[in-house]
Amino acid sequence: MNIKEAGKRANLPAKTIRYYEEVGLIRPLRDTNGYRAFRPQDVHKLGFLGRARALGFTIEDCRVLLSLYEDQSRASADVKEIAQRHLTQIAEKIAALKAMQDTLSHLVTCCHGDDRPDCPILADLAPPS
Amino acid sequence: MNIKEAGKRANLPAKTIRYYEEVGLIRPLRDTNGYRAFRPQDVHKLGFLGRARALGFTIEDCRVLLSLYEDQSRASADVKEIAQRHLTQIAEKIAALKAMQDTLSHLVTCCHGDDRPDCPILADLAPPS
DNA sequence: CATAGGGGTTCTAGTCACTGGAAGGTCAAG
DNA sequence: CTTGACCTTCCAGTGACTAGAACCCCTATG
Repeated sequence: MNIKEAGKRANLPAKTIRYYEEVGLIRPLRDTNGYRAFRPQDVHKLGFLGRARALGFTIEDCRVLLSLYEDQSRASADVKEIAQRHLTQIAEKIAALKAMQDTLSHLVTCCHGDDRPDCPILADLAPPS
Repeated sequence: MNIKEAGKRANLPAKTIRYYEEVGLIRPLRDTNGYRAFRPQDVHKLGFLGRARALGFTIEDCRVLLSLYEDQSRASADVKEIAQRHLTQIAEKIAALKAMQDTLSHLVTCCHGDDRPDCPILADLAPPS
């Protein structure tokens, strides 16, 4: 199976798949013409990677998760720990974004938004001189 | 005033200030020895930029916001529109992160996290084959 | 006067996970 | 035989810094 077909099945762009190979996440075989030859298990891995990336795991997390996935003697605790660390980071990002959102949405409701220059948004951005 | 002192007052690292000059957000004068010479209004601008960046505005947004800030004949509507667009993007990011959070936190609570291989997290990552 | 330290300068390269584009090889259909 | 859709590699760009190297400047002290 060529790269485009593999991408279609795993729902990933060909460019992304080439990148995943470059960073060593997958190792598809090669046809005699140099084309990548994807086996079903390669496509399966790609699907795994796509899902893990969609959940926000980094490439390095994906590398570890994939190796755990393929390790029949893994401990689920190892997987859980990675997921929990990731959850912590997600929570931090959400908190930071919410803080921005709170501040900004307040300022936006305060701003007339007309053709006059007075603007509480700019007033808030200005440092206390 | 040298760069470090300016950074202290605006609460920004010197490296960041040099970067802001490189992309044209500020234009400090130069001493005869080549050192950047920051005037109070430069520090004021840096404070503005620091605050705007802390609210998540992009550098390009900052550029426009700064020019509006310095334009006494601005229309507050222009400022408000930028802020509202940014708010929309923040909301999208929060929604995406929350979706990840929901999925992952559910999976994490389902995972025993012991030394056995069974793991609902990995099971969820695996594509339906 | 030499030197030590704490400033400053520029430049390059690295971060993260792709993404776009150029230049060129391969293959199946008409 | 040509067209067009594939495929390949390699290089550059994204955003907003950040680390580090190599070098210059200034002041204070022994």
